[in-house]
This record gives sequence, structure tokens and C-alpha cells, in this order.
Amino acid sequence: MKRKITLKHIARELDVSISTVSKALKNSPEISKDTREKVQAFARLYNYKPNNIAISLKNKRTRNIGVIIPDIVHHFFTTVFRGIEHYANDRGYNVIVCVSDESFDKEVVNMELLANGSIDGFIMALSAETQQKQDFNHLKELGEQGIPLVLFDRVTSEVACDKVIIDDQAAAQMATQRLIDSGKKRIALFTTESFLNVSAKREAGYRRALEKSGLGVDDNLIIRLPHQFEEETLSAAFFESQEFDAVLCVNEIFAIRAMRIAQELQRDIPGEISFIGFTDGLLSKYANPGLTAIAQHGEEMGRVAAELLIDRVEEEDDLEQELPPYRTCIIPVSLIERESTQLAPSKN
Amino acid sequence: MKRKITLKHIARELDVSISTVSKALKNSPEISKDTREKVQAFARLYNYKPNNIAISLKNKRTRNIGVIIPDIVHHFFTTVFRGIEHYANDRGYNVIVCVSDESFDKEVVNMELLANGSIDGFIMALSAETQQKQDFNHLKELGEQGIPLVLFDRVTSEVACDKVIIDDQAAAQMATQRLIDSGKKRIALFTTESFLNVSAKREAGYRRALEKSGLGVDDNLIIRLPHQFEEETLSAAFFESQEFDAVLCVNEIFAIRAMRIAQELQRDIPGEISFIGFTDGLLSKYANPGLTAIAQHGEEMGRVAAELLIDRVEEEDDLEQELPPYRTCIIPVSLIERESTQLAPSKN
DNA sequence: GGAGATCACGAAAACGTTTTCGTGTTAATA
DNA sequence: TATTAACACGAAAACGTTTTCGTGATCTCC
Repeated sequence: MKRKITLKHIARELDVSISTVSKALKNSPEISKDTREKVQAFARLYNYKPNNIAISLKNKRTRNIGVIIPDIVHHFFTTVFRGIEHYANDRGYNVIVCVSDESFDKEVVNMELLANGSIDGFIMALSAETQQKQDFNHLKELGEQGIPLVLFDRVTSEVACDKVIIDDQAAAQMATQRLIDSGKKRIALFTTESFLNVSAKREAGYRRALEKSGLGVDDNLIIRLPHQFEEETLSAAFFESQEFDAVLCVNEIFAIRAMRIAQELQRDIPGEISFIGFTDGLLSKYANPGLTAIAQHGEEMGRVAAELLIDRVEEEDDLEQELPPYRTCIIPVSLIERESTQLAPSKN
Repeated sequence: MKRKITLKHIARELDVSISTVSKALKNSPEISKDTREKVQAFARLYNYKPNNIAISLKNKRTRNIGVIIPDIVHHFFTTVFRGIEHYANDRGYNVIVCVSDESFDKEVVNMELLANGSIDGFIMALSAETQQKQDFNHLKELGEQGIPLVLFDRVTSEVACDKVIIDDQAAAQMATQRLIDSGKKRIALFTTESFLNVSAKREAGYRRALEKSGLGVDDNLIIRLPHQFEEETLSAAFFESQEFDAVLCVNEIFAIRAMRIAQELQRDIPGEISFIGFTDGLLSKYANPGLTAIAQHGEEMGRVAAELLIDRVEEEDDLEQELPPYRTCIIPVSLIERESTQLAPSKN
């Protein structure tokens, strides 16, 4: 087992000083051509690679970024993650992931662990519990410590930092409007408890579209399902007690389950009932019939988030160059039409 | 912006030495009760947290583990990842993820980057390209450098290390046998190019079941689809040119697509054709009809992989305690029955 | 009251780099 | 030939810890 070789070994072997080796490897003009070549040849021969940890300690920069997400087995988050990872890698950064499991405590613990030198900045989406508690002290502290933070998707106006979101309200309004345009009159909304920021905004957009079009909102058509979805919660009963001709769902699972119940009740899709779901994931694509979905372009979101973060991390190196103000990027959504709807062509 | 406080700051402030502070914080009996309490109070007040990087440099242990997977937007891999992450966190480790995108080069580059001090060991599944090239030098080098490695799912016998797999052959054989037991006589196999280790093994299991039961293998019933699945590849033509009454698919997507074609051709599922797919993911669960699937228990796989790795990492600390031999853990699969089959009760 | 033990603490090396600031040698210049 | 400049390199500090070892001061015991 050949141990890793260090500058010190090379120096001793070649009978020069550590500083000379270090400079020679960086091609410093301070070192003679002869010595440089000798050192570089030796280094290559023994496959010398500098120790990342030592460099991090010296530079106070790790080239690691911390990503904290509520769940990893979740199509949207993994999509964002892929965007982050690709962009970060291209700029020479590695990604450390922690999963909060929607728990406030795990979020705090994980962040504190990483904040002590392991990373140069954070990218995260708030856990459900954090949004419920509205406790953001751990995030505010980052600011005081000078650790950059980018929030995506699940954000809060309580903390000042860069953000990347979609315009949930506009997206929901657009989708609802498209259903209205296609002739639907009674549109239901399947959503979650409203402490989730995104759900609240989507509901607002849904309401707005109905009001603007003069159809008005019937609160009986809005049903709120628990965040941790249980199969029985969404039952056929609702389909039989209420009349509606379209459904907007704040996520894929709700939509898929709802479609299945409709099929069991022999309702025609999209004729009798149309369905649109948020988040264009695997389920939407492979459902039968295919589910019309609002694509959030997670990969693009991740790319932008990583770019904002790394830019800020690297700007901080230039001491006292004043930092740009915090930005909020809005990633445009798009509506992917499939068989669960029969929409008129878009006006745009 | 209050900068992070260090041992040196505390020492200066309290007019003691750095060593005293360090020991006091660790409750060393060498330090008087008075001094300990004074130091600890001060540290708490200023929220002192030791710098991870400095500790890593000192201990030559980072408490990070590197995970390299071919794709993150992939249900099975994220499931494994969740198992790794949870277990690692419980033991005080963080996880750095890199995605190889099924590319040999990215796999090598990412590993080299992390191997220079950033991590204590690797957990990985081979990229498709690596399996195709059969080039494992980057993995063998890890061994020489004394960096522990655990391979899962996509493994190779070429490198000596701990491994976690499912018994793909036995699983495929079991599933095929169950189809036979339920009265099916002509069972098709939808698989990928065979350079993927797992596909090859699953095919072997399929063949074995058919041969043992005396049905024999009809090579016309085996179709090989490209790994990067294109919609058109799997067409109705096959359904019309061949007669078969069941299909075993090496992944979910193939199965879902196949079911859909069968439905379009008005074939009754499971009456006329039954379907079983490998990997029990979201699609299997939410398909209509639900897809009977072979569950690989990714989370358990991840847990075991992380345990093997961390055990080995920590054993290496005890110098010259001889290391245990490499182990291969086989995670049992289970068959999740849904509506795409009508199986007789299992014999076990 | 002196020998040895115990106590409480500090100095310094070490981990592997980078970087600043010498310094001795050689070459160019007046 | 004396002065300076350029050159090529080394010593040492620094990043923030941990840990070994040394050392004064106090205490115990005969």
C-alpha cells in the first residue's frame, strides 16, 4: 500500500526545499527551468496530487457547496440537484448533500455541521416543518457568519439572500385559465395544507383565474389533502358528491390518484373531466392517459441557483469589492400538454 | 459580520494557552475545574465550533464519504442514496455525491478529485461505459492508496472490495417461475444490451426457469432495447408478430411502455398478457393497472453499503489490527404483486 | 525540611499546503 | 574593481486543530 506522496517527500528526495517544490509545480518563474522540470517529472512519476484538505485550510475555501433538500427520493428535487451538480462540477466544485426529511431539527443540525468549514455556501429548499414553524434563525445566522445562501422553490421572505423560484401563482392561474378557455366551468383544486408556501400561491392563482373569468370560486371544489399522502384520503366519495369537469392538482401524485378514481367511476378523460398536475415528472409522462403537466424545469433552476451561489462565493474573495444586492430569479414554467386535457391552442 | 471564533481567540481573551483551551473543551482532567468551566462558558457564549477542515487535516479523517452514481434522477439510485445518507448521518458522516452520467471519464475525474483527501471512502455503482470498457484501473488504485471502496448493484468481479448486490439471477428466475406457475407458457423478456451486468444475470435467471420447467427458451421472445430508451423502439409490431402471454422486463419503464401498447391493442391485462417489472418504483405503484414488480429494497442496500464502508474506514484506524476479508452482501428481493399479474400463491 | 509525587498548565511539533521575505551566488554595469 | 541587479532558492509563518512532553508550583510523607 503506497501512501500518498506529499511536497515534503518530493523535497527530501530531490534535496530541495518544500517551497521550491511548491513553486516549481506551479511553474513559478522564480524557479530555474532545470529545477522545475526535475520536480515536475518526479511529481508525475509518483503521481503527486495536492491534498485538498490542506489547501482548504490554507485558502479558507473548500470548493464544496452544501445542498440541503427535504427529500431525495423526489423527482423534482433530484432534477434540481442534477442542475446544481452539473454546473458546480463544471466550475470545479463538489456537492455535499444532506436530507432534512422535512424536519426542522435535522435541517438545523445538518447545517451547523456543514457550516463549520466544510462548505463555502448553501443551496437549499426549506423543510415543511421549518415553513410551519416560521423559525429561520439558523438561516439568518449564516448571513452573520458571511456564508452565502441560495434558497430555491421553498423560500421565505424572512431571510435576505439570493432566491430561485417559479412564479407559482402565475403558473396556476395560467393553467386554470387554459382549462377555462377549453370550456370547463367547474374546476376543482386538489391541494395540500396551506402552510406550504407553494401551495398557498398556487391556490391564489387558481382563485384569481376563476374570479377574473367571472366563474367565481366554489370552496366546495377545493380539497386539502395531508402532505404525507395516504391512499384512502382521496376517495371516490368526493367525485360522487360534487360536480366538476376539471381538476388542477398541486402535485403529480394527487393527479394520478385522482385520474385513477375517475377511471374506476367510468368517467371519460378528458371529455367529462380534464386533469392538470404540477410538476412534470415520470408519472405524468408515463401515466395512461398522459397527464398534462406544468413543468418547473428543475434542472434549469438548479443551474441558476448554483451560478448565483458560486458567483457570490467567489466575489467574496475580492475583499471589499462591494457585493451586488440579493437577487430573485424566476424560472418560467411551461405547460406540457398530454391526453388528460383537450386544450384550445394557447393565445400566446 | 462576526467571523468564526477559534481556539486562538479564546486563548488570547482568557489569557491561557491554546492547548489549555483545547483540553478544557474536551473536559480533560488535566485542566482544573475552574479553568474548564471558565473556558466552556466563554466558548458557549461565543458559540465556538471547531473547524472541521483543521480537524480533518490533523486526524487524516474527514468523516465524509464519497458516493458516485450513474444518475441521480433515477428512483432506484435515490433510494439507495437515502439509505446511505441516513446511516452515514447517524454515524456522524457526511455524504459527497458525484454523478458519472454513465460516463467513464466523468467517473474517473470525479474519483480522483475526491480521492485527494476529501473523503474517507467510496460507495459507488459502475457507470454503463465503465462496464462496457471493462477498465477498472481507477478502482484498483484506490486499493493501493488504502482508500476503502464499496460497490453496489453494478459491480465487477475484477476489483477486490466489499460489495452489496441483489441476486439478479435468482430474482429473475423466481419471477419467471411464478409466471409459469400461474399457467403462462410463452413468456417474453424485454431487456437491454447485455454488457450491463445486471441485465445479463437477469436473462440467465429467465432462461434457467424456462429450461427447468421444460418450456424451453424461444429466442424470438427476447428483445433487447437500447439502454437510452427511445419511445419508438418498442413498437406494436412485436406484439403482432409474436405470440406470448407474459412479459418480464428488466426495468420499470420498459414494462410501463409495454403495458400501454398492450392496452392500445385491446389485450386484456393480466388475462391475455401478464407483466412483471424489475425495480419497484413510483411508476409500478401508480400505473394503471398496477405493475407487479420485483422490489430491490434500495434503501436497505444503501444502509448495508454504508455500514460496510464505515466499519472498514474505522477499522483502519487501529493500525495493524488485521482487516477482515472482503464481503459480498446479498440483499433479498421481494415480489410485490399488483394487478398486472394473477399469480398463484407462492410456494414458500 | 527535603525527596518525590501530583497538579495545572504551556511550548512546540505535527497535519500539507501557500506565500512572503530574506539571502547567497552569479552576472551585468560603471 | 566595486556596486548593483537579477537570479535561484530556502526559512518560516500561517491556516486551526490535537497531542506529547516538559516544567514550575504545590502537596504529601517520613
